[in-house]
Amino acid sequence: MTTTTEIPNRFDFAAATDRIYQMWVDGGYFHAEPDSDKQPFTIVIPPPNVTGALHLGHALNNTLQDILIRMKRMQGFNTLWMPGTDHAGIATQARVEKRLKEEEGKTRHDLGRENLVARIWEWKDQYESRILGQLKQMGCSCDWERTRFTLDDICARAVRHFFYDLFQKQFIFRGKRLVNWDTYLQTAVSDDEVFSKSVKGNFWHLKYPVIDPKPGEPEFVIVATTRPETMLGDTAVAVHPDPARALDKAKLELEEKLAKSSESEKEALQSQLQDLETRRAEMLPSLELLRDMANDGRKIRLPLLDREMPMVIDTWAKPELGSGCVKITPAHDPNDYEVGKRAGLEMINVMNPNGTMNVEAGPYESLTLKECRKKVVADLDELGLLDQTEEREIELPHSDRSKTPIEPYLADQWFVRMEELAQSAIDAVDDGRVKIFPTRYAKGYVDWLSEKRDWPVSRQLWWGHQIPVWSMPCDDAEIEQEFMDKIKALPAFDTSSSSIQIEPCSEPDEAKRKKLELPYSTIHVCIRDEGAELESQLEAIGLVRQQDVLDTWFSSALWPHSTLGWPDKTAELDYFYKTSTLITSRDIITLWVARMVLAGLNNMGEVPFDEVFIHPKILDGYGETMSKTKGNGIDPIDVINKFGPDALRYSMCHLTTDTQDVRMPIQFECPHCNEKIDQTKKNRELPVVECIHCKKSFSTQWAEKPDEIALPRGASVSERFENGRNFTNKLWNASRFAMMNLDGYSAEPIDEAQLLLEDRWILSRLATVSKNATQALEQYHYGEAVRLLYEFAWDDFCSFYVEILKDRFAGEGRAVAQRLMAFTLDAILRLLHPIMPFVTEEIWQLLGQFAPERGFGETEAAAKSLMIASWPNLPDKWIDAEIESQFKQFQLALTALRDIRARQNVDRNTEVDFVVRCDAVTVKMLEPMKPYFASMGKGNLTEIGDQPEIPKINATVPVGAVEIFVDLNGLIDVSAEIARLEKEETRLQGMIAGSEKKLSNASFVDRAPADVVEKVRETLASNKEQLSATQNAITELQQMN
RNA sequence: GGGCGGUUAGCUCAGUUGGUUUAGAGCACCUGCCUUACAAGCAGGGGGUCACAGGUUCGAGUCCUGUACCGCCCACCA
Repeated sequence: MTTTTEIPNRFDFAAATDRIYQMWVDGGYFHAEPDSDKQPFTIVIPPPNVTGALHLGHALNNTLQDILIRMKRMQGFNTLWMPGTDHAGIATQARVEKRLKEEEGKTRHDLGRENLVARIWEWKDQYESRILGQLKQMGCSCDWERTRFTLDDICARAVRHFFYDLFQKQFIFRGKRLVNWDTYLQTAVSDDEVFSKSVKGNFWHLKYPVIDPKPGEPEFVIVATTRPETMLGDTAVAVHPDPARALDKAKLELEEKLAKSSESEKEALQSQLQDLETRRAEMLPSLELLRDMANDGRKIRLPLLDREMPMVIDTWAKPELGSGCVKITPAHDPNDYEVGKRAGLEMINVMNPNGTMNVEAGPYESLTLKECRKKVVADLDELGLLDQTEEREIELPHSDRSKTPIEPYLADQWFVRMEELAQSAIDAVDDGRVKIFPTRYAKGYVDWLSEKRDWPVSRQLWWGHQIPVWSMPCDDAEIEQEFMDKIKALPAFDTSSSSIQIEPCSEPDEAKRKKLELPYSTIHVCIRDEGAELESQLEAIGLVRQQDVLDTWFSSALWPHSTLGWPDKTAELDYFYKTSTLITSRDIITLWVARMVLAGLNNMGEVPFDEVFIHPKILDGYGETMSKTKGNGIDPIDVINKFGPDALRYSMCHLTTDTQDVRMPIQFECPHCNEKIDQTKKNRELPVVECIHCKKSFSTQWAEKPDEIALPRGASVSERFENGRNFTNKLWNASRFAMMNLDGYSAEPIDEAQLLLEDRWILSRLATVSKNATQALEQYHYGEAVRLLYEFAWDDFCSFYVEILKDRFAGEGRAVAQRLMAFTLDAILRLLHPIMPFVTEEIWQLLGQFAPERGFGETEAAAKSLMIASWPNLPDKWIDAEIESQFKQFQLALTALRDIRARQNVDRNTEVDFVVRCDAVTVKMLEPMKPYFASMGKGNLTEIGDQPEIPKINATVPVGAVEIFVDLNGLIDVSAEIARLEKEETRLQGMIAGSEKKLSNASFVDRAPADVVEKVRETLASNKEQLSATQNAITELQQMN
C-alpha cells in the first residue's frame, strides 16, 4: 500500500514506463483471439521499413493507431492491432550495399547473392528489433505474438499464391519496356522511386548529314540533345507533319495564356509570341521542306556509326522548338520509345546494365557513359558536325535510392496488367465500400488508378521475393513444342498449382531476331507452392528460375490478409478480415492503399478495410518534410527521454487537425550547458555541432565516426512537446491531491439530492465532454478530442472543481466530495488513457489503492488495469446546459473579483468585501457560491440582490447582467482603478457603437431573425447601463484624486 | 502545364452548418505570487485592420471570384 507522502510531485515516467508496459504484456491485454461473442476491430500497422529507425512521422502514425485501438478496446470491441515490418527491397539493399562499400570496399558481386542476402537479414534483425522497441516505448498496444515481416514464410506463401493467381489469369506478363535504369544499383526502379533534380548541363546541337539531298534541300539536319552519347542508338530523325498548323496552334495557346497572364508575366510572353512570329516568317518554308523530304523518303546518315536512318513524320517533333527536327532514340528515351513504336523503328540499346557502352556502340564499346559522351562530342567536333553548345540547367531524373542519374533503358520486365484490377479498386471507393478521410484524397486515388498503367513488378535485386517462374528460351517452334510436351509430362506437373505461358519474341522479323540472337519464344512456368517437387524437375530438364525479385509493394499489397494467414482460411482471417481502419500518410495512397484494395478484392473478394484516415505530415521549422537526407528529423526516442511517452503522444494527437500539415521548429539541446540551439539548414546535417552558448562540441544523431560518437550526444527536440509534459504533470498532481484527500473514503451510495450545484455542473461538463470527445475520436478529429479533454481536465476539473472541493473536504460534505472527486478523476483517466496511457495507468493503479470501489450511485470495483476498463458512457440526462451557463457566471464573477484585486495590488492574504447586483435567478445561483468566492478569490460577499447597498469607495465590474462592486475602502489605488475603468469604458463604447450601427440599419432589423435582433437590443441596453455606471465611477474617482 | 492544400497574435496552430467572441489556445512576453496537489505551477495582463482586391448578404475569419506568396502531388521539358 502506497501512502500519499510517498507519491512524488513529478511523474517519473522513466521509472514507470517499462514496468507498466510489462504489466500490460503480462496481462495479455494486447493479444486478440477470434471470439464470436464480441465484435472485432482490426487495424494493420503500415509496416515500417527496416531501412532504419523510426522518425517522428512514424510516431505520429502509430500514436493515432494506438489511440483508436485503445479506445475501441475499452469500448468492448475485440481489438487486434497487427504489427510488423516491411523488407523494403531496394531501399534496404541499397543501404546495406552502401555500407559494404564504405566499410569493406566490396560490391555485392564480391559477396554473391547468398552472402549479401545473409548480410541484409542481419541488418533487418537489428533494425526490426530497434523499430519494435521504439513502438513499445511509445506504448503501442500491438499484438506482438502476431508480428509479421513482409519477407517471412507466411507472407512469402501469400505472395506466391497471389502471383500465381495473377499469372494464370494472364494478368502477369513479361515484356520489353523502357524502364528507369539505376546504373548504380543495376536495377529498374519504378516511376515512383524517381525524383527529378536540376543539374548543370549542356545542350548540344548536332549536324546529321542528309543522304543524297536534292537540289535546294539542306545538306544537314540539325538536332539537339542533352545526352549526346545516346545518339549512337538513334534510329531516325522525326519532323512534324504540318508545321504551319502546329505553329498556329502554338501561337493560339500563347495568346490565350497572354490574355490570362498577370503584368509580371506579360513581357516574357510578349517576347515569346514575337519570336514565334519571326520563326514562322523565317522558318516555315524550311520546315515544310523537311516534311516533304521525309515524305519523299530521304534518309539521314548517323555520324560516327555510319548508320542509315529514315526521316519519320511524327507530331512529337515540335516545329516551334530548335530546328524542328528531333533525333529519335527509342531504346533510351520514353518519348522516342513511343515514336519508335508508332513508326516501327529499330530499337537499339547501346548500354550495358552497369552504365557502360555495349557492342552496339561500335568503337565506343565499354566506355562509361561519361567517357563516351566526351568522346562522341569531341569526335563530332572534329568532323565539323557540332553546330553549337549551350550551357543550361537540366531537369534530370535521379534514383531515389542511389541518388544517381537514371538512364532510360530497354529491358525485359515483368508486369501486372492493371485494367481490371484498377477498375475494381476505383469502384470500391466510388461506391463507398472504402471511405477515405479527409475525403479530398479520394480524387488522387481515383485519378491515379484511372490511368490503369501496367505495374512493373520485377526488380533486379537480390533482397525480396524471387519471382516464382522457371523459364526456357526456345529457338524455334519445334523446340517449343518439345519442351511443352516434356513439361506437361513431368510427374509433378499439375495444372491446379502450376501454369504455363509462352512469351513470343518481341522482334517479329526473323532475320533481325537471328541477328540479335533473340529466341523464337520463351516458355514460362509459374509454380504456386514453395519447394514443390516440380521446381527441381523443371530445373532437371533445363529450365532456369527467374532471378528478379518482386517490387516491395507487391507483398505490402497483401498485408491486411497475408498477415492473417491467407491463403489458408484461418479462423483469424475469417474473424478479423476485413479490417476496420487504415491510418497512413498521404504519399503512399497510390503506392500502397490502392494496391491493397485491388489485391484484397482479388484474393478475398472483399475490400481490406472500411475506412482510411490520412494523417498530417510533420514538417520542420522551414516547412520542409523531415527526411534523413536533409538531416532534419527528430528521433522519437529523444522526445520520450526528455518529455516522456505521454507528452509525445499528447503532442502528436494535438497537431492532428484536419490533415493540416504542421511545422515543428527544431532545436538541439546542448548536453554540456542544456541550452537550446536552433536547428538551421546549415547545422542540421552535421554529425558534430558546436554549442553557441558554451562553445563545447556535441554529437548529433548523424554521428558515425568513433571520434564523433565519443562526444556527448545532443538531442534534437522541439519545445512543442513541453505542453504535453506539463499536462502530464498537472494530471499527476491533481491526482496526487485527490489521493491525499481520500482518507476515510467510503463507497456508500449517495443520491442525487446530496449533490451540490458544482457537483451537477462537473457531471454535466463530464457528460458533455466525454460525448463530444468520443465523437471527435471516432471521426478522426484527434486534435479536437485532445483539446476538449485538456480543457476539461485542466480548467474545469483542476482550476474550479478541485479548488471548490478543498473547502468541502474540510467540512461535513467530505464524504460526498470524496466520492465525486474519485468518480470524476476516474472518468478523466479513462478518457485520457488512449492518448496518455502511461500516466493514466499509473494513477489508476494508485487510485485503486485509495478508492477501490468507484461510482456514486451504483459502485463497481476498479478494473485491474485501466487498459481494460470500460469507456465512459454517461447518461445524456446529466447534461444540463442551464447549469453550465450559470456556472459560467460564477467563473466570470470570480475572474472579475480577481482582476480587481490584481490591478489594485491587493495583498494576496487580504480579504475584500464585495456586493453583487443581479436578478433573482442569479441570486439563487451565486449565493451558494459565497464560500468559494472566499476561498478562491479572498472575497467576502456581503450582499447580493437587485438593490444592494453599494460601497462608497468601490471598484465595479459588469459581468453580463451581473455587477460586482468591490469595497475598496482603505485599499484603493485611485489611478490604477481609473486606468482600469477607462479601459473598460473604451471597450463598452466600442461594443455600443457596434450594436447601434446594426440596429440603425433598417434592413438588419427587418431581415435578420427576430431573436438575433432582440439579442442585440438586450446587449446594447445592458452595455449602455454598464457604460454609464463606469463613467460615474470614473467621475467619482477623479474627484477623490 | 494539371490537381490539391495553406496564408488568423512574435512562434506553432484552433475557429464546427455565416449572427454574444469588436477572433481563441499553447509557447514566448509583462506584472504579482515558493498559496499546505502542481514554479513543468497560480492569479492577472499586453499583443491580431483574420495575405490582398472585389463580390454575395441585413450581417463574412467563415460563402463566391480574382491576385500574390508558400507547400505538396502528378505530368512534361529533343
